[in-house]
Amino acid sequence: MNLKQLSTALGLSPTTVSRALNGYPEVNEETRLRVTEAAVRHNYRPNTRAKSLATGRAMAIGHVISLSNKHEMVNPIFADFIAGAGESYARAGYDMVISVVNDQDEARVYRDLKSKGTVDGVIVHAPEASDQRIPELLSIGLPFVVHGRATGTTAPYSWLDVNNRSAFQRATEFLMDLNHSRIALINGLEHMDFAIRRRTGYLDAHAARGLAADPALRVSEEMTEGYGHRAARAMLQLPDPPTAFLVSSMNSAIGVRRAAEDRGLKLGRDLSVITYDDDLSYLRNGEDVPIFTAARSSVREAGRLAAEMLLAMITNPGLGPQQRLLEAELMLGLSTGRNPGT
Amino acid sequence: MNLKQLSTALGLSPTTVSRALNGYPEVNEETRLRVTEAAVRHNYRPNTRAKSLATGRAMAIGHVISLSNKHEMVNPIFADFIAGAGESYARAGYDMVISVVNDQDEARVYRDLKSKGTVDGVIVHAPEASDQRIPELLSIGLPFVVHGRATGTTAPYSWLDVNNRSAFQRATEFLMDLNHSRIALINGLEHMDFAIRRRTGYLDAHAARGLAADPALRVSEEMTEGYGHRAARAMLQLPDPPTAFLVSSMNSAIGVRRAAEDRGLKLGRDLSVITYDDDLSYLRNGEDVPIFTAARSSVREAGRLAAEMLLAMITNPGLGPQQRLLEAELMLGLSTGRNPGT
DNA sequence: AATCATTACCAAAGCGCTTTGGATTTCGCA
DNA sequence: TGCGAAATCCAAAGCGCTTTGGTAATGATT
Repeated sequence: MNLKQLSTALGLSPTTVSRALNGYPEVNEETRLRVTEAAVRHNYRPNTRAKSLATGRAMAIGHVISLSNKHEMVNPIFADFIAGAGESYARAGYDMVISVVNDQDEARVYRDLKSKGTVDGVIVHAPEASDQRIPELLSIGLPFVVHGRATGTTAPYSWLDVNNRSAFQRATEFLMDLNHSRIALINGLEHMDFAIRRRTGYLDAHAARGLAADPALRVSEEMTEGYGHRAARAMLQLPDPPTAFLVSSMNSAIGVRRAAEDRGLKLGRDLSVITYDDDLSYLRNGEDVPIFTAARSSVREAGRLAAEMLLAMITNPGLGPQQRLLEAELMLGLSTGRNPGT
Repeated sequence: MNLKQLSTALGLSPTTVSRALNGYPEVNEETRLRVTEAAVRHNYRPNTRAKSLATGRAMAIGHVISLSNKHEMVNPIFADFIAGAGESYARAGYDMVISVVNDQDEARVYRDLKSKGTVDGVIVHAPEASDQRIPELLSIGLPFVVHGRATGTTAPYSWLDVNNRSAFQRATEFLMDLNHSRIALINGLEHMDFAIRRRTGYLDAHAARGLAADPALRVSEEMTEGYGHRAARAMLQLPDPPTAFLVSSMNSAIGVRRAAEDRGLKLGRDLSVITYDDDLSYLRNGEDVPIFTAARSSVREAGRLAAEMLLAMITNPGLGPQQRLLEAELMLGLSTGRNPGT
C-alpha cells in the first residue's frame, strides 16, 4: 500500500493525503481524521527511501566501528553504547546504520556516507589523542558527535565525555587516604585519549600529595582480562610491590583479582583495587554491594545523551558545537581497604 | 556531484553513464573507461536512496535488538556477532541497520521494516524455544536467518546454529571420564532455545553413562558473573557438593572461579570447570593455554556466515530455507582435572 | 453586489537513480 | 552494393514521496 493507492482509495489527491499525515494546516480536520484512520486501517507506512529522496534527509545516524588489523578487538562498551543511542533514535524515528570497517578505510567511509546520503550524521567512537577523523569530518561537513575528546584537536567540535582525569585523580587520592603510597596504574592503550586523561589524573594526585609515582607501576595495553592478570602478577613479584591497583576496566580488574588470588591475597584486606566501571549490562559490578570499589559512569546513558545531542544538532543546524562533560561516581565496594603494612 | 552533473560534464546521457558504471554490456569499453575515470576524479557516489527507490532493493540488512523491561541486559555476544556480520555486509556493499526496541514492539518493527522498505532482510537474534517471530516473519514475507533455532517451530526456515546439545554432551562425558559424577550445570535462561539444548546434552550424557543427574545441581538464569558466583557458592555449601561445573558462559564461569577461590579451592586441582566460550574478542579465554577448558565456537564467525547465508538468499530468491549447524571445539584448559576424591 | 481573504483541495514538478524502448551508426556478408 | 545484425548511445518514464504554485469554493467586508 503506497501513497497513491491510499489516496485513490480515499478519493483524494496524494498531496492532500501527504499533508494530512504530516500535520500540515491546509487540510480540513475532518478529512485529516478520515485519512489517518484509513492509513491505520490499511497499515500504510510511507516508504523511507522515497521520503528521504524527496526531503533530502536520511533519517538515519551512522556509527562506524573500525577494526584495525593488529588489534581487531571489538570494543566491549560498544554494545551498551549503541543500545543507549538506539533508544534515543527509536524515540525520534531515526534509524541507526552501522558500518564495520578497517582502520585505514575509515575516512573514506565517512565521505561515502555523506555523498551516498545514507545518514544525516555520525557518532565518532574511541577517539585517539590526536584523531584524524575530527578535522576530516569537519571538512566533509557531516554533523557528528564524538564519544570522548581528542586533546590534539584545536578546532571546536561536539563531544560528550566523562571526566576521566578527575575520576582517576579522586580514585588515586582515595587510595592515598587509605595510606597506600605504591599505587599501580593498569591503564588502557595510551594513544587513546581517555587513557591519557586517566594517567594525568593519576599523576595529578601524586603531585598534589607530593608523592612520587613509580614508572615501574604503570602499564598500558588493550584492556583484557589476561592483560590485567599478567600485569598484576608481574608487579606483585617486584621486590617492593604495590599495595593498591587502579585499573581502567572491569575486565582487567577481574584479571588483577585472579593474580591476587593466585598469590593468596584477598582483595580489600591484603590488596586494594579500584576499577573504572562502564556499568555494562552483562558485567555488573555486583548486585547490591559492588564487588570492586569503582569510578562508575553508565556508557549506555552516554549513548542516549550523545544521540540526543546529535539529533538536536541535525534538527537545528544553527546550533554551534555542543559539549557535555559527565562526572563519574566513586562507588565504595569490597575491594579497597587500609594499607595493611601501616 | 550527481549522475546528471557527471553526465553533462562528460557530454553523455545519464543513461549511458549509469550503464557504464554498473557494468552493462551496451557501452563502448573506451567510453566506459572515460566514465569510470571521471567518476573517480569527481569522487562520484550514487545516492543510495535514489538507487534503492529505482531498483526496489534497500541494500541493507536489519538487526533487531530487543530489550525487555524485566531483564534489559544487552546480549554480550551481540557486538562480536554484528562485527562478523558487518564484515560480510561491507564486502557485499550492504548496509547494516540496527533497531533497538522493546520486546512487545518487535513484531511491529519487522512489519515496519518491510513496509517502509528499510531493509531487504533481517537476522533474528536469541530465539526462544517457541519463538513468535519466526511464523510472523514467514507471514510477512521478509527474508531472514535465525542465529540459533526454535524447537517449537515446525515450518521450515533458515537458521545457523552451533550444536549446543552435542557440545554439552561431550563436555559432560569428558568430566565423567575424569571420574566426576556430581556435575553441576550453570545454564542460561531456559526459555532460550540454546539453553534447552545444552541441558538436553547434559542429561543425555548422564543417561548414556547410566548416571542420575541431581536436579539440585541444575540452575538457569541470565548469565552474569554474579549469577555464576552465587550459584556456585550455594552448591559448594551443599552437604554433597559437586566436584565439577559445566557453565554456559565465560562471564558466569568467572563467577564460579571466584566462588571457588572464596573457599580456597583451586581450579583444575580441587574443582573442575568447563565453560562455553563464544570466543568474544574482549573476553579471551587465555592467550596461549586456555584458562578454562571450554567448548568453543566463534560467534563472530557465526555472524559472518549468517550474513552470507542471508545475502545469498536475497540475491537468489529461488533458494529455499538454508540451514547450517556448526560444531563447537572442546579445548583443554587448566580448569579441569581428575576428581580429587577418587 | 462586488471585492478580497480564507479555506480546502489538487496538478505537476522534482528528488537522483534505473530501465524500457527506441534511434543512429557501424559492420559483416551475400 | 545493399541489407540485416550488432554496437552504441539516448529520451523519457517510473520508483514513492514532498512541495510549489496554483484553482475553486466559501465567507467576510465594503
